[in-house]
Amino acid sequence: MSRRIGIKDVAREAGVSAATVSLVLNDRATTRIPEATQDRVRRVASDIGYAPNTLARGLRTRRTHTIGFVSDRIATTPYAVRMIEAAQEAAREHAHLLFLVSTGGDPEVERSAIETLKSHQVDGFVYACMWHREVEVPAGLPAGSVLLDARPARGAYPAVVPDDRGGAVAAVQALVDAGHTRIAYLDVEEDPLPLASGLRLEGYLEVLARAGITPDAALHVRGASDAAGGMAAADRVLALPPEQRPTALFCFNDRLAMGAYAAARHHGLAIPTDLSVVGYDDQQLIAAELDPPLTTVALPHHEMGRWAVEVLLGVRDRPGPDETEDGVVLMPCPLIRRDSVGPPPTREPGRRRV
Amino acid sequence: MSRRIGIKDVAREAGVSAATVSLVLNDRATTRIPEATQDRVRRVASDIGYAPNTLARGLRTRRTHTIGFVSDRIATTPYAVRMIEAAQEAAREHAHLLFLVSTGGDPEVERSAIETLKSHQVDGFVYACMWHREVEVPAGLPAGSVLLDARPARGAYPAVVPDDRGGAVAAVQALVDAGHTRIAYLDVEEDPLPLASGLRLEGYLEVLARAGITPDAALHVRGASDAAGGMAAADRVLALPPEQRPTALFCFNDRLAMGAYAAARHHGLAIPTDLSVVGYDDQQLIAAELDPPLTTVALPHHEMGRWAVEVLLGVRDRPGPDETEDGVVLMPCPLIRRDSVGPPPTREPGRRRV
DNA sequence: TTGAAAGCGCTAACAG
DNA sequence: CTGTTAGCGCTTTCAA
Repeated sequence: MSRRIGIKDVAREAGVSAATVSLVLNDRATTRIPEATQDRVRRVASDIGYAPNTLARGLRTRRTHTIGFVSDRIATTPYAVRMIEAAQEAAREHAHLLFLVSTGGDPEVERSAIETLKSHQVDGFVYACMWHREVEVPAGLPAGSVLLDARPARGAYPAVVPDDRGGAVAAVQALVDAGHTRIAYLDVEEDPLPLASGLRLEGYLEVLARAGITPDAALHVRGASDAAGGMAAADRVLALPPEQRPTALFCFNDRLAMGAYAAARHHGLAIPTDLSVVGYDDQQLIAAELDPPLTTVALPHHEMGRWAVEVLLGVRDRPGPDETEDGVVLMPCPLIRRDSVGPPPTREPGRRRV
Repeated sequence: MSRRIGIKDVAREAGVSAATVSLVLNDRATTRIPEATQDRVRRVASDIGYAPNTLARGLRTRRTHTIGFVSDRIATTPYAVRMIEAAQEAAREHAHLLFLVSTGGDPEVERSAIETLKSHQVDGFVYACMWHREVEVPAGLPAGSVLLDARPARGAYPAVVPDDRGGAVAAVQALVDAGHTRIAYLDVEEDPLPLASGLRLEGYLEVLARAGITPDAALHVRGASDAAGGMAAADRVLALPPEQRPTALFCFNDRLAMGAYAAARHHGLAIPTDLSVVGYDDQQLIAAELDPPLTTVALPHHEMGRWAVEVLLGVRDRPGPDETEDGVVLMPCPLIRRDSVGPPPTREPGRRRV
């Protein structure tokens, strides 16, 4: 194709200098340029189909209007990807573009990705994890980078993570408010334990304490992080003697809750009449499709993704001290009320076939 | 910070000219430069921490090693995001970076995103949909852009879509091979109907025809694209008189299949003993968690994502005529065999409580 | 074999 | 108010 048309083509055509064109096109008419000239320049520009070359501009201004978004994975947990969508959306609103890189968790890939991104002169970095983790920030990551769904093991970086403790509090409180006193925590069993596991346990215990309920160790069980694990774990607490058996289950995630539904069925327990259940994650595919629809806690992926780039771009105030903990901001996890929570049964639920 | 160190810093330090440094660092030692010099240049470069500026290089060479990936959404259907992951991976393997933009389907956003990407001088575009569609290619999209999970309404573009017809053939054939003759198609009901709906119907009918089975219109039912819709639709065919009732269900997707499982339960039918079921999409969260695990057809998201960027980068041969249809390549959808398919019951399944 | 010089397209001082 | 002059950091003829 022929030579691309540039700023000086516009200049020649409009009978002004390139500098003037630049000023006009960037609304940088500090030193008043006559409206007439401005209009002419703009019209010519659009007439001859001028399109700016961001590369050249970036070379000169040292700002490229690009952001490097590097994350461990992108497709592992289905809805975490909303962080990316939200980040991109926020970037777009501020006229920035997102370079997306997923490293598969490989430190070498990560290192080289960061170098590559730097050589592309990105204006900043978002370093994201697909689930709440503590991370050793890679050496090459510039100061000022923001951490998303991750808290730095060392060093001070703006960071945002879900308020897992708070989410658990909301969930368990809902159960207590409904009248439950025997509430089990179907925790996850993994090595290492995800941060969220302990945080949600804290929230669970906090609510019990506040409600004057003595925690029963038998009601804190663990299972593999899938429906089968949830079924097995639920089975264990549901098999306890009647006076010890829980009337409500707080599950580490929706998949465990899905298994708990199956276990309840096997035990002839109806939800929420005989047993209340609340999950975590608000995975549409599960939570909304279960019968009855599952009350659960949502992870604020969207909000966190947006937060990260807004902080990076400096268009959002850094957190006040009240909303942070160790300098990382805790994004609230809202309780999504559906139909799996009810008052505890007034009498021992009868066994029945379904 | 101080001035960035550039190619001429290396040159000065190594006692050569910038041109020489450029040659060496790009392995463009066409005109033999002594090994000694080369080594010195390279050592100095790494010693003083030289990092190339891709912007400047791109300005000069007109190749930026970037790709614009524009898609309608990114987070709608959970596993479609694998296309992005695969695309990014392929890009990385060829030293390219991906600009990710999701437009929310808004044509105006789309147009402006394409312009922005162009002004960033991307080397090419991938235009992606999150589910198999026919699209009106936006005017600004340069020739040579490749379509992903989309076929162009007009114009010739490299494009890749899943082979929905073929996937359905595999699914229904598995049912026929197991001995079924009364096979229902739980189709989706949506306006407009997704391309996949018709394509899978074709596959379904093709297998029946090949097997000498006369299609029964009563066995082609539609439901909303969720578990409830699947349950209702399955309910309708399962309520047919015994001699007309299907012994196997081919479901438009896994969510419908999930509902079919529930309907089967209500009808006292065990899977796969009394009823065989196959789904589509292979959504881990559903297919693998169902009891019994669901036999289903996988969408080749990963392969398609990779294909798109490899074709764009010219590192993959364009399709031979055999693998295409109207110039768009059909990526095979593999059947994932799990445990929901068995031989038809030898006698009428008895009603029983579970 | 290497260096000098001329830009890629744009912005930013500084004069006029 | 506007044009001239320098580059941003790199690649690439073209000479030497």
